Amino acid sequence: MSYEDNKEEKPSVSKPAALSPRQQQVMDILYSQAPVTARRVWELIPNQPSYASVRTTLRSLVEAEHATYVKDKKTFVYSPAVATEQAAQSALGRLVTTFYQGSVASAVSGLLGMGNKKLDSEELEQLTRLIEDAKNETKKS
Amino acid sequence: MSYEDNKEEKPSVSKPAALSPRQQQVMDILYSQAPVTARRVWELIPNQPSYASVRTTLRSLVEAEHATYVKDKKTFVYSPAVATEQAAQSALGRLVTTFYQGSVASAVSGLLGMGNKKLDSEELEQLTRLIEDAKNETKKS
DNA sequence: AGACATATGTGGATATTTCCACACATATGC
DNA sequence: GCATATGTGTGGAAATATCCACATATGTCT
Repeated sequence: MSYEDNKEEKPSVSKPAALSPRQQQVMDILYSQAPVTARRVWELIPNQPSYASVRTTLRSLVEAEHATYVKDKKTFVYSPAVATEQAAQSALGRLVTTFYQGSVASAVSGLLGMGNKKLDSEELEQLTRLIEDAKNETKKS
Repeated sequence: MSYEDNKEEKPSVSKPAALSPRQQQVMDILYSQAPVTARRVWELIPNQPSYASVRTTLRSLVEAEHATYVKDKKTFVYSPAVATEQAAQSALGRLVTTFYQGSVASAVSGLLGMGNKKLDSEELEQLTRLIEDAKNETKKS
C-alpha cells in the first residue's frame, strides 16, 4: 500500500512518466481524439511507421492499462484509461512543479504569454469570472 | 534535411518528444534544478538506479544536445540546452493542444481547478492584473 | 456461400534504452 | 609526492521498445 520513497528534502520532482516516446505520442492522440480507431491513430502520426507497428503500440498501451478499447463490429475503438480531464490535471501539475516551482500563478502567466495563441476578449472575461470565483473560494476557507 | 511531413488536415498533434522515460525524468530535474551536478541529479531520483547509470543518462542527453555542462574543478555541472522558459512554453503549447483543443482559456481554467495547489489571495490579485494587461493588449491590436 | 476488404493476432528481428562494473583522471590534504 | 575521495570514460550485458511480415478472423456484398 505504501508509496514511500521520500528521503527528506527533495524538491518534489518528476513522477516517472514511464512511457516511451512512441507510446507518449499515441497517448497524446488518444487524449485529444478519443474514441479513435487504430487506423485513425495511424493516420495522425507524422513519419508514419507501418500500420502494424501502430497497432503493436496500441496493444502495449492496453497491456500497460494506459488505454482501453471497445469493439465496434470487428473494429477496436481506443480511449485513454483515465479521463482526459484527469490526465490533463496530472500533466498540468507536473508542468507547474517542473517549470514554475509549483506556482500556479506563474504557470498561468506563462500561458497568457504564449506568443501564438491570442485570447479574445470573451475568453478574458471568462477568465476574470473564474478568478473571481477562486477569490470567493479562498475567502470561504 | 527537410522536416516536411504534414499531409493536410491532421488535427495538429504531438511533436515527437523523442525522450525516453528516464531521459524525461532527468530533464525535468534539470529544468527545475539547473545548474546541477550529476550527484545531485542522482539524489533527486526516486528508486535510485546506480550513480553510474544516471551519469550515462546525462551523457546521452548531452550527446542528443538536450543538455549541456560546464566544468567546475573536476565536476560537470549540467543545465538544459534550451532556456527553461522556452521549454516551459513548448510544454504548455503541447499540453494545450493535446488536452484543451488549443484553447488557452480552457487550460487556464484547468490550472485554476487543480485540487491540491490552492492559490492565496495575493496570487489571485496578480492574476487579475495579468488578465487586465491581456485585455489591454487585445484592445491595442 | 464465396470473394473481398479490412480487422486483429503472432512471432521474432532490430534498435534503443537502461543499467552498471570497472578503469582511469583529477583535486585535496598530509 | 602519495593516499584518498570523488570525479568522469568505456564497454558491454540485459531489458525494453519498435517495427513489421505474415497468418488468421470477421463483417459486407452479391
